[in-house]
Amino acid sequence: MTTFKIATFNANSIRTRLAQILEWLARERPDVLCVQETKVQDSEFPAQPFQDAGYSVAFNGQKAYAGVALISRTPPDILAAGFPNGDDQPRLQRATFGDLVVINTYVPQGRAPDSEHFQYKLQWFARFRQLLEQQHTPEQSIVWVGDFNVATSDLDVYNPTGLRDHVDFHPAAQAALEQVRQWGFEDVFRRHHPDEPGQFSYWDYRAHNPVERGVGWRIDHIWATPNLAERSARAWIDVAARHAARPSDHTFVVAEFALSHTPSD
DNA sequence: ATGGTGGCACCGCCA
Repeated sequence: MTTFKIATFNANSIRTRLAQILEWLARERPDVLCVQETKVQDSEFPAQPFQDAGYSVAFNGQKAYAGVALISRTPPDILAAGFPNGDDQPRLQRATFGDLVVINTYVPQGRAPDSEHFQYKLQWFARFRQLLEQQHTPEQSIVWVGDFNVATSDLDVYNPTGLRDHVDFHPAAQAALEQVRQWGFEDVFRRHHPDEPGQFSYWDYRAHNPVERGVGWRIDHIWATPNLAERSARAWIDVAARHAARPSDHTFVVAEFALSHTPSD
């Protein structure tokens, strides 16, 4: 038996957060780190520092907004970016390591419930479920991580009543994500922390001392298919990692799985 | 707080 360790982090600019990420990688040595909101086009992605740290990195980005990166101790056997029918923004990566599938997503935020962007978000989840139906099965060992831009229960936001109409807590967004969950995923963090409130991965920049005041959200997730979720050993949110010189508005979410073998062996 | 901050673009947009 060996441990497979995976983490997710919305960097809000991978160039601004580069030192923080490298420091975290050196300390935690995960097998895979999935990053969202890299905010850099591929030609300017800082790949060398990750390679120098002993990691392989696959990136799909653009100027200014969105963008995803998948950092791993061994290169994936298979890499796929985006939906089969094409994407207008880089938000999705799938990587295969042996029989293990890692999916990294930066789900559209949605801006406002009455906007076309919110409809795009709901559609995004529907397209993602379609992709799963067409190219995967729940019997596979799949770990799906990233910024889902949805808090799934009242425990996952600081003010469930006041935030009901927010695009990241809206019933329609929760229902759209629920459709994906029902395909065959379990929330690995919740499996290990049932009914535990105040476990947040994101805090609004615009609030004052939001971490100290508990004004947060849990929208960054690690979900897994059943046979993988059963083998999860622990999961946690590294709140302390946010206390850096230039913190992102998100922090690292981490999980460990006990597997018979991992690609990093 | 019908406000607040931060990152990147370009002369606002996105979160």
